[in-house]
Amino acid sequence: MIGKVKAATKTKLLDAALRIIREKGYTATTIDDICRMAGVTKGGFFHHFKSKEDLALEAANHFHQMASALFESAPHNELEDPLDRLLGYLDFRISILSSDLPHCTCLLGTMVQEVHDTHPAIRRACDQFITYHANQLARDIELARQRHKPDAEWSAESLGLHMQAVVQGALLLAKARQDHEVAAESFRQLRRYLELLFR
Amino acid sequence: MIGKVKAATKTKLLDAALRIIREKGYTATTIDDICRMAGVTKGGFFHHFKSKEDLALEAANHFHQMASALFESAPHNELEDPLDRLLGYLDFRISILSSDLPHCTCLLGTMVQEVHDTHPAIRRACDQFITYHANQLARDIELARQRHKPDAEWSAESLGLHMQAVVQGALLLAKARQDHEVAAESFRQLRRYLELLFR
DNA sequence: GAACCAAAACCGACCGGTTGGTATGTGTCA
DNA sequence: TGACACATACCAACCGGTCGGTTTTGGTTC
Repeated sequence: MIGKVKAATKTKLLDAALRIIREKGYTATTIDDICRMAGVTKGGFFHHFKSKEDLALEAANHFHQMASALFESAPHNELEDPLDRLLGYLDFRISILSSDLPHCTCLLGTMVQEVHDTHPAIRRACDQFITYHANQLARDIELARQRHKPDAEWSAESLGLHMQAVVQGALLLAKARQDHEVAAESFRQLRRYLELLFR
Repeated sequence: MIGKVKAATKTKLLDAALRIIREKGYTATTIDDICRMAGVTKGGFFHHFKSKEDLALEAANHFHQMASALFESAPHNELEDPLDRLLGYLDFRISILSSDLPHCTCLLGTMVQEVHDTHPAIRRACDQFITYHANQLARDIELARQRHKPDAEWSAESLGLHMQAVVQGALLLAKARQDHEVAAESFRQLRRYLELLFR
């Protein structure tokens, strides 16, 4: 009626998983870690997830939902010119970087790098969601191409994936250096690339 | 006299570590895994490394040595124009992608993403070696800048790091999709960026 | 080159703590 | 009262690391 008072236990577990896995990686994250942060016992955990891998799959989906909502509701999506939306996307990503690292990194990239060879199901899920996001970008890239550079020889899909690669790589470097600025700089380089491409 | 007949045990352990960590990640790799592949027992392992973290540090260094030697001896380094060397570097990276994934991915990026928050020493080592490699690129970038675009407003260091970000991100996407081609495409996008920048 | 020796290299059984997972209870609400 | 949501207690496997012992190696002396 007045709205959900207590956050569902499952959501608390998923939020905790999101946080801890991004901090420590998938394998190093223990179920007890997640339970502790969520204030739930192991029994509760296994009531909602049938295994750790199952949690990872649901966490990937949970992250995807949150990220999609965040980027779709971002202000730059209101812009009329698809190229402005793309540049605005990068500016938005740069602005997000000011929050703490474990909060602004990508769960999908973190997990898939670690388990791509050992957990096929997780790999597939991460691949699917990353591809989804790349395709979202590719949509605007194609529109911008038609408007500004109709005879360009590169494909929108390829550029969309490249943008995702830069995002993942930049966040990785930020972790390595413990400094957001290197990621911001990389996003600015990518921004310059787009400007050169569409000019 | 005729050359080393048997590879030193320590080298065998490091090679095994390189391989398995890149496949399964640092945490999921057990010391027994490495011993099995190297044909060494646990006692032998702990004779050479005082802990698993110690192994990681030495493995990072080992990888750095190998990668440095590989890229420094690559044919593109003979080219006279620094810009050609940079483009040649990317072509070389694309050509390397034809070998199997666990053999052409970067140990440093794989490890640091996973342990940046939990193993400061490993993080520092990976950061150091990645930065070294970025600086190697930055040297040629600066030379190319002076020759082709002396009034450019971007810094060589920033672009060197961006190139490393693309490399890391592209390899991550390749793992996610189990397909080298996406990495090759990303390298080609980066190549186009360089051409646009210096034109 | 044989005999010797100390140190380095290597072995493999073992240990304590951890981890993913299970079996079984208990409270609550329709 | 029965289905659901969660807690408690527990387990077997595993993992990093230790330890006492054996083999290999390389230098020295005669």
